[in-house]
Amino acid sequence: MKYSDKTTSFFHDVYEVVKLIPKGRVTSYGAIASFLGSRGSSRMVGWAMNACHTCTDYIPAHRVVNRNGLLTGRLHFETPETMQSLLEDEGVVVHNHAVVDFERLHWDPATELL
DNA sequence: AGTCTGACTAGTA
DNA sequence: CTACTAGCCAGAC
Repeated sequence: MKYSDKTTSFFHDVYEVVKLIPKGRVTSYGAIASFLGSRGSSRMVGWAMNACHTCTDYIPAHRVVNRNGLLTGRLHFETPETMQSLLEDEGVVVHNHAVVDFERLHWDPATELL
């Protein structure tokens, strides 16, 4: 990984956290951003996901949704249905591009990663 | 080097 | 309840 630069450490941390998301669970951009210390940096989490395509490591970006549980990032996958398919394959029920029982499946790193 | 944009969120009207 | 605004920070032009 070429993210040794301190300026890109945020991206690296995002990848680390996303890779730690348990199967069948989901989290939000804001939760990750908040866990990394910057609540308002939620956009950077999504930006990191956009850059995950260039990263050699596999990033389960499908487990990261917005605060409403909506699969906003689905259009950035290879196909718009990839994200939902991956989630459903892990046991997450997705309906109308949104995670069902999002609050129950939500995985907050600041709370559950301890 | 300045400006715009973006897979977001919280606050205010 | 919905709509709009501001803040956030790195990358692309």
